[in-house]
Amino acid sequence: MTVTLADVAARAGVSSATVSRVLNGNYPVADGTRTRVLRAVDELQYVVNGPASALAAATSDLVGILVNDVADPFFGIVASAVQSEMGGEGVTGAGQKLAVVCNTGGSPERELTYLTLLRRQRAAAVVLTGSAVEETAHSTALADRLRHLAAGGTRIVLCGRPPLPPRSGTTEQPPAPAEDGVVTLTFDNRGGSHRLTAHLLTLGHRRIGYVTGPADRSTTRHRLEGHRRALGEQAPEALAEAERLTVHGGAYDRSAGYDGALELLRRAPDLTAVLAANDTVALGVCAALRDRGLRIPEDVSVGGFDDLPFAADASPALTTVRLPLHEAGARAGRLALGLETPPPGDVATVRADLMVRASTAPPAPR
Amino acid sequence: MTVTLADVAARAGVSSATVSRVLNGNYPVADGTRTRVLRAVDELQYVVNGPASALAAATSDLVGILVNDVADPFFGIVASAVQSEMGGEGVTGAGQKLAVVCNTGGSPERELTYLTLLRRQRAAAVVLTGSAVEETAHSTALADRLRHLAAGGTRIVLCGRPPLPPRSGTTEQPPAPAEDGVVTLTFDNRGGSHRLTAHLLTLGHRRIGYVTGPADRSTTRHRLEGHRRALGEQAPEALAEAERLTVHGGAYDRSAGYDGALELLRRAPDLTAVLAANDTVALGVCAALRDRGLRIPEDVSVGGFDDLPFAADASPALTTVRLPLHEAGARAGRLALGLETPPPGDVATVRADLMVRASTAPPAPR
DNA sequence: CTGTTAGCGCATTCAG
DNA sequence: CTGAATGCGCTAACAG
Repeated sequence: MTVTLADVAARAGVSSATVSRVLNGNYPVADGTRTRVLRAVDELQYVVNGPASALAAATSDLVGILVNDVADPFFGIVASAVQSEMGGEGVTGAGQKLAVVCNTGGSPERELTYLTLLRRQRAAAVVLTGSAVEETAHSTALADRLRHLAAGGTRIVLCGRPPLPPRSGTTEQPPAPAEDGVVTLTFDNRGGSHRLTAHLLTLGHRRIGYVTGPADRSTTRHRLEGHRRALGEQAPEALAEAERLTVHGGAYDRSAGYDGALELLRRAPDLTAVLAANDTVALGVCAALRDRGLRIPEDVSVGGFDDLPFAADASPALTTVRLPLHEAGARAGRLALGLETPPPGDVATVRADLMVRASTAPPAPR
Repeated sequence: MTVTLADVAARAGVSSATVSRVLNGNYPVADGTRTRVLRAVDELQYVVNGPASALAAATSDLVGILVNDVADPFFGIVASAVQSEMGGEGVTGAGQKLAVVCNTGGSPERELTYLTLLRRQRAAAVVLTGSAVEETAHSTALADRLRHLAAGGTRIVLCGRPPLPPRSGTTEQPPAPAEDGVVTLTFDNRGGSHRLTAHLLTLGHRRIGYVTGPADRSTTRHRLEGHRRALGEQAPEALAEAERLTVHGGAYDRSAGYDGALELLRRAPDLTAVLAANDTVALGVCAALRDRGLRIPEDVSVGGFDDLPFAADASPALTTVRLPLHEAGARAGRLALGLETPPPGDVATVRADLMVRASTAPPAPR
């Protein structure tokens, strides 16, 4: 019914082993034979049986990309960048990886589930993107599972989240990096956030509201830490009331920003700036401010994070911190394919640059 | 090294067939045996070898979801809805499908490539979402490949695109539906667009600009057709200059709307309304109008399409046509799993409802 | 209800 | 450079 290697072999007048060799291209085959085989493949419309070859070779061409939210452009950009590196070899060719995105919805359970599903498929690699859930039980479970996968030959790349915690159970010196083949590309969230807050402080702002991302997420924590550190360094007096000026948004979405800004306004009607966990949240903040009759940046300055495409388009254009999402995703893809040598220590930090635009300005004179 | 079915069988003191049966749960097994096996599975941390089982069973648990643009929320919503239906059976269980999204970037070639990759994996199902590229060579190639897949046991669902063209080569009567097991959920783009334009005409608008989506896409064409039909029915005089008032946007993105609106204003400074191919484009239109000093809806009314979450949040809230994206995606998922019986004729049309909001109003009196 | 027996389609030794 | 033979890990008859 379905055409197999043997069919192609018969048609080309060679053995199936030879067909396999030309298809995988990792073995010398005479030119004449090769073309004959290729022609047969074409005429028969032969398509490799993935499972069979995965079984025999003990490795598949599946590459999983785990994202927290497919509907969020942040992940869309990273995912498509990862995929962009998987093109190779043309359609017929082997080596064609099937890059595939798995939507965890930010749920630790689904993250784990996908990981076993991918393990079951003997995935060639898996790339985990975006912030990690910081809950001890989950993170050790996750680390365990990832190390299992890595041990089974699956390449693991973390993109946009912190490195795995050191192996559980061992009481070694903490500075020893994982050393387990898991490569990490982590964003400089603390640094970027620090620079953004410093920018506001330099403009003269002292009462700066902050709407965080969801709790228990590494990114949420790091960005807040960077903010607080800048405050501590440049305006210790502002740090004192930082807690009161911080609202915990429940998600990285617009309504978190909208509601958060209203709450901030309630707590401190005299604030002169609001920083948000990311650009989407920032847009919600802007909407709330406008609904309250406040002008941006004349009355209140606003800052975001990520620099998604719409940030520059917003009105006013949003001051934010740029994360080179596409670049990082592409690099993660190459790392996943083993096309690029891992950074020393298997951890690299990706820069986060301040982008000053129209949504921030000096506070209005009182 | 890696633990296999046989290892589990040995440990549980049964045959490997029995282990297979409890794992797949589709065969009677004594309760005592079952628990013994399950315990062994657990102790050994056994994970099924997907490729091996796919090879033996001639079908895998992979479900592919093809989307035109992962970074676009339209697809994110549909994709996550499809995935939401794949939960089943708990983590250990078999039957767990690996739903996986493939980003074609709107490229016909990548679409075809993914299809062969999925065929190679013997995917259980594939769901193609969003508008189809309307180019004869490609659509027949696509239809061919899909029918191959279907013949090979892969379930095919089209969601948000028109049904496949009738089988090439046969000169049968056109009304005969495909009858090849490909199920289609098509959106009522023409009808929705018709209702939106009718709404504007009823308000009194006569000079209505239109910014289309990318050329060669089914969705682009259908929406434009609905618009023109409404014009023809209710305002034949307006239809006459419809061509001049139509700008072809190059993509479903914001800048297409921005540039398109500027071009429209150049051609017809006196237009009173602008319709866009979708909400994202509409937002670009709004930005351009505002930059030109025009108020919405006092000076110009604006309408979108899709009703993505941000449409209701925009200011002013966008009048648009609501597509039940989540509902349609979930249904596509169930259809892909064979959990729901296909509609008669294997084609169902999904409704598109007009959502009147603040961005449309009667034209200003002259 | 459970064990035995064959392959599934391909990648690899190992010989030629 | 090429062919023949073996087995990857599992499922599906087929017996018991």
